[in-house]
Amino acid sequence: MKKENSSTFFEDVYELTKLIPKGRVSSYGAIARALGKARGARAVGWALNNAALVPDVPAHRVVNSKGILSGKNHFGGNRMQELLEAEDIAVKDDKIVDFEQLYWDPNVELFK
DNA sequence: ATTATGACTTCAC
DNA sequence: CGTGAAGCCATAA
Repeated sequence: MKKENSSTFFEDVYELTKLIPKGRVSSYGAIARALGKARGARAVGWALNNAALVPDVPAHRVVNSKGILSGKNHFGGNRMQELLEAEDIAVKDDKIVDFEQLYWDPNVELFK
């Protein structure tokens, strides 16, 4: 009935990524942890790889633990940076400025 | 079922 | 603090 794709994992990642407020960013590990796969940061990146094909998923708000636009290359050049700057997010040297300040932890915000 | 790859994370030196 | 290596999850071949 609701299998849609073969994995709900992608849906979970989509939902969580969509929940990221504008002007905020998150990390793969945080999302993976929120999904119960604390060590599935790579799996999240894989899911976001599909998410990149979905306009409803702001994957540009998701970066690695260092706040670096790891997937910038997958966005097609500086597209990811432009999207972040469009959200009032400062990007310098392919990494988020004040990442700690803009960091949005789903586990904290959703579990608080 | 096994091997290889990938938008990662963490530990060790 | 910087670099290197290992680990873990999911997908594709």
